[in-house]
Amino acid sequence: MYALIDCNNFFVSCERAFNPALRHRPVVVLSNNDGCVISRSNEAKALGIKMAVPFFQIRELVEQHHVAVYSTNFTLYGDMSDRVMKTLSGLVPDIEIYSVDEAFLHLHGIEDVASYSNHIVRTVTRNTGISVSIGVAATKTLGKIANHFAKKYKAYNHVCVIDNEEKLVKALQKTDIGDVWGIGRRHAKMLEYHGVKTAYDLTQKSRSWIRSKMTVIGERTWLELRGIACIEKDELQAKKKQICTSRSFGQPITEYNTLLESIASLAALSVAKLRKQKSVTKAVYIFAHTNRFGEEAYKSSKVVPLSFYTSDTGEIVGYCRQALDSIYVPHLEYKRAGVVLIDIIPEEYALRDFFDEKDRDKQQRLNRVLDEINKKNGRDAIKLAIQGDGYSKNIRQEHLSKRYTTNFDEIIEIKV
DNA sequence: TCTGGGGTCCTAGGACCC
DNA sequence: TCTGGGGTCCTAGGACCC
Repeated sequence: MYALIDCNNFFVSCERAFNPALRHRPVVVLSNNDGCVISRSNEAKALGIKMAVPFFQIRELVEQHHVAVYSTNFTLYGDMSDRVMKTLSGLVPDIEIYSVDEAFLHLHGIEDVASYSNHIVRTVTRNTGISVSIGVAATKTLGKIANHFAKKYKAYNHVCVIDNEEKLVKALQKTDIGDVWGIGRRHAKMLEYHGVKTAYDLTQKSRSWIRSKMTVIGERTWLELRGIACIEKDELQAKKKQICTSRSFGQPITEYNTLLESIASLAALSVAKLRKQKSVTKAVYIFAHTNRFGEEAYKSSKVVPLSFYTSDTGEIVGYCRQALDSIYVPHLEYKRAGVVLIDIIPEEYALRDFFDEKDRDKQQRLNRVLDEINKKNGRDAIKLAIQGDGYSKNIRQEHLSKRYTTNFDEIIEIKV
């Protein structure tokens, strides 16, 4: 049996954990630049605030109903996520972290799955202040469906187990096709056109029909819904094959130097992620776009092949600078930029190149020290001079909460 | 005035090779 | 009359996830 455990309205729950006054109030958390809504409390959902809606479109509603608004605070959410995952690891040995707020648990050998799931829910909530829901079933896709029910119906009390044929059929019949994990908007529309309205309808179609309409990916979903597990463990846990860091700017960038500082900072973040997963790269892709909603949207990008595999910040930033020089157009208002590392392999596969004259060991030691200092003292404690102020002054964050759990100056104060 | 960010996989089609 | 065929690699675009 697989369990999918998932934090309820995760980012909002993180804000609430440190600010009890937010309980029972509508709360939303915004994306980078305070652009779109990315997390909503149940009260905010009840007001009709949709996921991913641009903030400026709901401004009136927010004022009218005194909705509490927060800018995204990834330092806080990342740390809270770690706490939840650590608690889970202590309860179930076999866990796959799927996203910042979700994990699959393998429940083999556990006799009373339902009561153990209840125990997990209580423990996580007590240890972290974050409430969670669990769905248990024969496959991961069915676990997702069970989790849906656990959240949707209060009577389940955060835990839903699908463990017999009767429950399975009922659950499939009650699940809209668009709510199935792996079926997006386009496929849902196509399937509805062909009379497939629920998850149950999908399981009644032939395997070859699904294959021809939705490729092997759809076929896999079909199998999973019929109780045949085929989403492997490695698939969810593998090292990243691409690492991307990109940002939209609240304040567009025109100056070359400002854009260079931003690109250098985005590159430094990407390379830090690369080192964290113990990999190296041999190609970098950079891009800079103007406003995609404007009339004359302009996109430029460049792939830069590197001479040797590396994970050195300075070296990669140097290549990015060259690439930027060749694509930068004066007077344009750049609204979004990013640095993507492509052609990534684990560092142990990168053989020493005979023609490579750099002292890679020394470089590696230097980067390791850099990472340690930044881990302890905050992301930009040490950075390259070329990064300057980065993109920080071009980003809007008007509703930022404190980094309660990771920064001593911002720790919560209790007055007695 | 305002419109997120970070990933994965699959397929089709072009370039190129023998 | 009759203009091969198969393989590989790369890229762009589509679809999906949270």
